[in-house]
Amino acid sequence: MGNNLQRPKGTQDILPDVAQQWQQVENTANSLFNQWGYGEIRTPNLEYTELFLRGVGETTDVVNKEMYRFEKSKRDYSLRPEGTAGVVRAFIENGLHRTPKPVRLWYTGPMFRYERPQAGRQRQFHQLGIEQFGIAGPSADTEVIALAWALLTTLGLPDLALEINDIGSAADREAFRNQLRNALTDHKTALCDTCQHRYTENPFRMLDCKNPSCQTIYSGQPIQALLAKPWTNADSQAHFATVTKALTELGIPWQRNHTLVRGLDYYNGPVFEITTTKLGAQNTVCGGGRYDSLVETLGGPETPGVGWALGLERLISLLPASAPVPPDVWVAIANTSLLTQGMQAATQLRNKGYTVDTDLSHKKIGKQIDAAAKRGIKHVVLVEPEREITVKTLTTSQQTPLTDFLNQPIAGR
RNA sequence: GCGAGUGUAGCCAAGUGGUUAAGGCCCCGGGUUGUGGUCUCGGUAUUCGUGGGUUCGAUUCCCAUCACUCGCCCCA
Repeated sequence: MGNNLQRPKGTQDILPDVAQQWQQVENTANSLFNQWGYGEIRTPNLEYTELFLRGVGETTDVVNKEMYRFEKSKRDYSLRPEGTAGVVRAFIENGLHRTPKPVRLWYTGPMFRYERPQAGRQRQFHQLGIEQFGIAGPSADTEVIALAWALLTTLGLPDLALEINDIGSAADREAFRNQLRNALTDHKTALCDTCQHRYTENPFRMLDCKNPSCQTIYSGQPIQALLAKPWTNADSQAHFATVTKALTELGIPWQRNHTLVRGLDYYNGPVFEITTTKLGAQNTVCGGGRYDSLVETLGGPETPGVGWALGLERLISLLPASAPVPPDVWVAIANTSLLTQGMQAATQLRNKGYTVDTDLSHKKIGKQIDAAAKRGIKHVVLVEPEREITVKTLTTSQQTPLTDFLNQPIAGR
């Protein structure tokens, strides 16, 4: 196998049995979005790099070290690492901000991030997401979260938990980051290497460090006292309270996670993740939040927005494996000269609504029936020389002329 | 970028410092079953991820390398 061609690291071939699960998810999502008034938008996999620098944030890991970025004819391109920035760009570029509010959009497609693959993470992965523009009030957050919950529960996913947090404004966050740093100044040298790094780069992330000695520091008085009192502005708090109240009224269970922050710069106000215990280290199925300044950042008019994205690979890995569905009918054709008759029979059956596979082996009829029986197929059409075309039902051993079979009502499968 | 584990056919796998590398599934071909999931015969690895070393001899020992998996970071 040494020099055979191989798919690039972190990419996946999706074979028919798994593709079936993808279709199930896509179909469910498609009809649910339609019912909720969300229209599909398809944007390029390729964008000018500047979009992500401005949209997602130059200092974020996603943009900083994970983008597939290259130059062609002096233009700087990147494969999209996430979906929101492109949708917002399209929203502005196509003048959707001039259509009635709210503007409700959904998308799906591959995203690309140059990372070390592990369970639940690949370099080309697929997201399904929604974005809703134009409503500043908490109704927008509520609807968007409710839709995520509706989709995941409709798909029958087990052991879901909705975690939600209020991250306020950029100024709120900066102030709180400094409070955290101040509270930890004395302990800084006692922290693990990662947390020392987080201390400067991203203090929020220190709080869910897995290192026990770090945790004892964080669970101590000063930090807990800091977390206990709200640190976001009054408007954001009120907004958050309204959203969570509505979720409770809608029967959607949620829990506050004070350490939940998001790695993309554009979020403000309520942010949330839906996690599951069945996924390994990468346990977030769906994540999102509000981004009130992103449209403006990308050159559009001031327009609030809320959205989320879910990882399809992660979601699909939670679904039970689906057994391949055999066709209703198998057409056994004795030899090549009967091919067209066999195909015509297949067409008639398909027009009637049956799913039909045609055996092209031209082996002995017995072998062909054998093949059908092994596959769990119910009806076999026998196309043989100098005989009427008949349908043999394997469960009952009955044989019926094809013409009669076609007149029968289509049987349950 | 860092850490750990694994690497024998499409899949699951046994194996040993020494003539032709078990077995099962799948797949392919033949026979049998009156036109059926049975049974039966046969076929599918010049080779044990790749390269080098030790050795009279290596799939088995050593080194390197590559690939995959899991974890850290970060995220969906």
